[in-house]
Amino acid sequence: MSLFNKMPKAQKDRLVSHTPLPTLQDVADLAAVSTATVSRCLNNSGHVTEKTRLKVQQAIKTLGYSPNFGAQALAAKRTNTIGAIIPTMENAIFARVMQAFQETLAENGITLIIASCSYRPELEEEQIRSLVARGADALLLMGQSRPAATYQFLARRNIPYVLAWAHKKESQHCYIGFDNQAAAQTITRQVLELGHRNLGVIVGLTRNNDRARDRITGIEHAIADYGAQTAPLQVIEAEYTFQEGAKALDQLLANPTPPTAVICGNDVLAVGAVKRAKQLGLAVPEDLSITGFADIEVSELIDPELTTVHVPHREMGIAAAKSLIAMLKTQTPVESHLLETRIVNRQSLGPAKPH
Amino acid sequence: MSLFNKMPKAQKDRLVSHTPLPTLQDVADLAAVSTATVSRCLNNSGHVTEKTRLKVQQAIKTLGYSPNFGAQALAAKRTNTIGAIIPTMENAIFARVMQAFQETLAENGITLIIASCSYRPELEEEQIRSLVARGADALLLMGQSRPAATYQFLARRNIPYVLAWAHKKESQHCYIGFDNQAAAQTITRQVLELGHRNLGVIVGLTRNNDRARDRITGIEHAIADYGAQTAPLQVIEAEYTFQEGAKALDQLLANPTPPTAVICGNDVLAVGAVKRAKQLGLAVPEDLSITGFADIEVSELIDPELTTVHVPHREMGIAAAKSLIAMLKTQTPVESHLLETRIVNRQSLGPAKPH
DNA sequence: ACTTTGTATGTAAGCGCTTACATTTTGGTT
DNA sequence: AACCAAAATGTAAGCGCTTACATACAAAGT
Repeated sequence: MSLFNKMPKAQKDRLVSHTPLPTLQDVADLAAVSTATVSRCLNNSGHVTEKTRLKVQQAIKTLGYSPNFGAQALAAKRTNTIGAIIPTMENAIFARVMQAFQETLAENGITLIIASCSYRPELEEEQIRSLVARGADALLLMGQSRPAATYQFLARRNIPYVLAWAHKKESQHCYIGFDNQAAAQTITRQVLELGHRNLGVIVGLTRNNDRARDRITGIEHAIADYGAQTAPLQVIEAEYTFQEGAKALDQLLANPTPPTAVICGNDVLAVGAVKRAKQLGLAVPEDLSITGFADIEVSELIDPELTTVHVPHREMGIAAAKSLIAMLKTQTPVESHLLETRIVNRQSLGPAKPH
Repeated sequence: MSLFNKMPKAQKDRLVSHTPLPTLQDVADLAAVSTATVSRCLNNSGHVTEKTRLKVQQAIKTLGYSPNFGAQALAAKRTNTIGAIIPTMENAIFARVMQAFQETLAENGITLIIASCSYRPELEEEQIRSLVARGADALLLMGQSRPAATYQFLARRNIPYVLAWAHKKESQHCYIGFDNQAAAQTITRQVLELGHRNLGVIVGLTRNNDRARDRITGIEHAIADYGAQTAPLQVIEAEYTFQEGAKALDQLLANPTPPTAVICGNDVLAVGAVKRAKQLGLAVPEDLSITGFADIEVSELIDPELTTVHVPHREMGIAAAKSLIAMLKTQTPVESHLLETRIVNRQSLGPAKPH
């Protein structure tokens, strides 16, 4: 056995039934060049004649060679892998942005690893470490609020990252997103302009979600500007599921003076609320107006169709990918991107009933 | 410079401003043990005293050490990474199965990489190679139909895989899924039993999708058994989007003797069709019955709620993960799993109108 | 005290790449 | 033909781990 172990690799190969995969060395041998040259061909790092390149390509094809990922990562200190951590995969909120993100990365030869954290900060922290440990060269994260230690960790490892789905001016971070507060403020103003004076709010759990907090702020600002709200503003926090949206509406309606319009921090909650309103025999928007946020596909499928804030999902995914790629290439920070949102007027928002 | 390069690493470190990450060796030094011992602690491979383990853990913590992925992969010849290729991420069809799949893998310390292929076989082929090149230890694929060369490729590299979302008896492959044909046959029989004698079918593009083909077969068998269909069966193939489902319904209704019930091969298509039917002023199910397949979340949100075939998303994801983990551990194939589907009777299917 | 046996730890050889530097080749110029 | 810079190619030293095997050590049996 120890004799066997001292044999040169090629000799061993002949003795073992299972054919091992070809290595760079095998390709180099077959093409009669050095491993360095093969490596240069593989990575397009220049300084290779056309003739040599062809020889090498031929050898690669003949052997069915493909590089060993671990070896490549170890030697080159990069994996061409980017990680993304999204709050949830269960509903479609982040599906479009991720699809676009992945497509753009793929065009640049980069693989995406997606992890989800169920809106739980400690799980996100864990996922960040896990993705970095797995060799992610860079990260896409949602929103900004996380412990300073996390950002230090990334800085220490020199891992570029981009924060999507939000935007802050004059921040040290690179944001590729939109202004949650302004968008919420705009749609709220529109609701107020339609005569509603008693609003209800359903948002995600703010403890774990800075976007949700920003949206509440926007709503409050709009109300303050307009000097309108007649009763104390009721804000219900709910997990991002249809069921929770429905339950939250029940709570809102339990009030002696129930709202005539409900602003939801998210389409999933809004769709759940619309569904529930109909079950309760309320006409939307005649008896109750409901608005959403995100403009995911289902908003257009329900009846009535949802009036909501459109966010540029694909644009955001593409911009995030490009920024990350640029940061990886230049090793320098990149400017934030503020994307525009707009209100999509469909059917779930209507004028307040005159008394 | 060449002198510099000949220096031992530790000496270099003192000269360079940027602190490099700690390595296994650093941990070993600090804990005053060998690298082998540290490695054994890291991998729980036994033969380490509690005392030593604690020393090592302390050192790891002090240094903030985390293993280098590439090095680990290279030395151990595994990455603890499993790849999955799903047809699409844009709608929620595969979201739940993937979520459950990922959770189960994570519990076992395995990372998931998801790629999507937009229902295009050549892209799937490419993604398979890419995931394997990236070091995936095993793969999750949807359905079975792909070139023999692809299966040979996986066999050659000794990559275990599991086929989900389908099931075939006496196959060489490991299936973790359900019987598409039987399920389609069952729901079709139910439609026929409600008196419908002129059915229409909307399914995905069969060229790229064996599940869609199986479902058509099931529908045809049900009709043949029942000896019923009065007109030639119209089958429209459509991409899996809501819009395409709507367009397909238009086509079906353009017929001089339009169907009284439409069986859809997929909830996305069905939801699109329901939406369109309502737009056309048809009452569902009074004027037109529509059924789906998959039971994704949106089926319950639309009005009328969709009668559809429930598939056990989470159960499938969990079973697939467990099977793959078992295959990786034992290095032997694993039995297929046949999961049960059931019909969820909601509102979109009703009795045929008496003439 | 002296084996024996079993368990804990150490030693060191790779794993398959990339890349700095060394060497050779090429193709002008003189 | 001799020379030279520039371009192409080769050489070989790691990258940071895992693991087979060697060794040390402890407990138990004589």
